[in-house]
Amino acid sequence: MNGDLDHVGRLQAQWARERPDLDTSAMGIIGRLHRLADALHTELRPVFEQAGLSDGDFDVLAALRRAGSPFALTPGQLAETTMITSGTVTKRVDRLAAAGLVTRERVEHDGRVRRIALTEPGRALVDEVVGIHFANEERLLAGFSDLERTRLTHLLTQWTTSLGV
Amino acid sequence: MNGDLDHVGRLQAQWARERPDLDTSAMGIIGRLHRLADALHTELRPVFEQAGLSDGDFDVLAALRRAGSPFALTPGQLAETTMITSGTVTKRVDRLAAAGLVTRERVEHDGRVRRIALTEPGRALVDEVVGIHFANEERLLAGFSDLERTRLTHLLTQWTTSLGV
DNA sequence: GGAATATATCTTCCTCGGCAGATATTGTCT
DNA sequence: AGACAATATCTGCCGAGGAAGATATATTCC
Repeated sequence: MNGDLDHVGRLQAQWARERPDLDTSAMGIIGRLHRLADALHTELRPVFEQAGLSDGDFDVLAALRRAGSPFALTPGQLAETTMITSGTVTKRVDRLAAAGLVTRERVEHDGRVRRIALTEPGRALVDEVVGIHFANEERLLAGFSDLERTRLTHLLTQWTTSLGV
Repeated sequence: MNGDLDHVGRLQAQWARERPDLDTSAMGIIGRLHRLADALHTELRPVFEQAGLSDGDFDVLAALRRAGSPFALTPGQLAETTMITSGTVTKRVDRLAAAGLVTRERVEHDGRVRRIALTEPGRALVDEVVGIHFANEERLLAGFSDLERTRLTHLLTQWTTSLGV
């Protein structure tokens, strides 16, 4: 029994038995969304590991690459666009600089600010990895038709917008 | 410009400018799903913190509660149902036992096995918190109509099933 | 019964990320 | 110019979780 349910479906059935007074329907969406995030993360991470990067470090490289030539941002800008704290920026940049993928320089007109810039090997690496990464994402969506993808994109965008993220 | 786009929409626009050779459409789904997971986590966590629990610790209490009377599982079962490693189980149970919410006992017929059981205060706490938690989840879905919720549930279930999670 | 193997849990070590405060620099106001 | 506030980044500490190995117990095979 319950063999035709996915994991979240089984959780809902258990809660329905133990707490029939509660409405578990939201879990059907939010629980599955979290499991998908975990599963997708597990599927996506190996591409970064193959390149010797953590996914957090890739985020920083990607932010610099997306910014366009000359591929440089301040730690504050990196913290904002990647939604991490300044302390985490420092540590990620430490690792990337040690690997020779970025440089950290002072800027002349404001001594408080640093300029984190992709090195040429860093730019080459992120350009290579991002291609593999996007193809990998495409693979994980292969089960959906174009119409289903459109509907899913619309529903998720509606949700991010309503939550303001 | 780009003021009418959400965060992921801006990322896609940046990538389209920098790497027009790549197909970024998958990011429209996977990127938003990850941002939603983060945002939902942020919204859900305070309920657990209010009860003095981390969300990880709540997972363990919830697994015990869902199991039904007498609300007891082995560390191995907890690791399996909550999808964490055995080392993480040990630490979470350590914390919960120190808080008096669970007990950790030997079982008579197999000396390798332990039996993690909710105490009565533990059962009372999880029963209270789970009600608040489900209502909180419901709140985060308030922007969707019943039809949209049904469609979203179906699409996510299709996806979890195809990924085997 | 004893050795080898299997099982279940715990321990140790490591990385990662966040938070709070420290430091350095710039801007403002008098 | 000097004092004070604002800004930008870095440092030190902490907790969470994973991986790999250690420990304890049980089972199997001879």
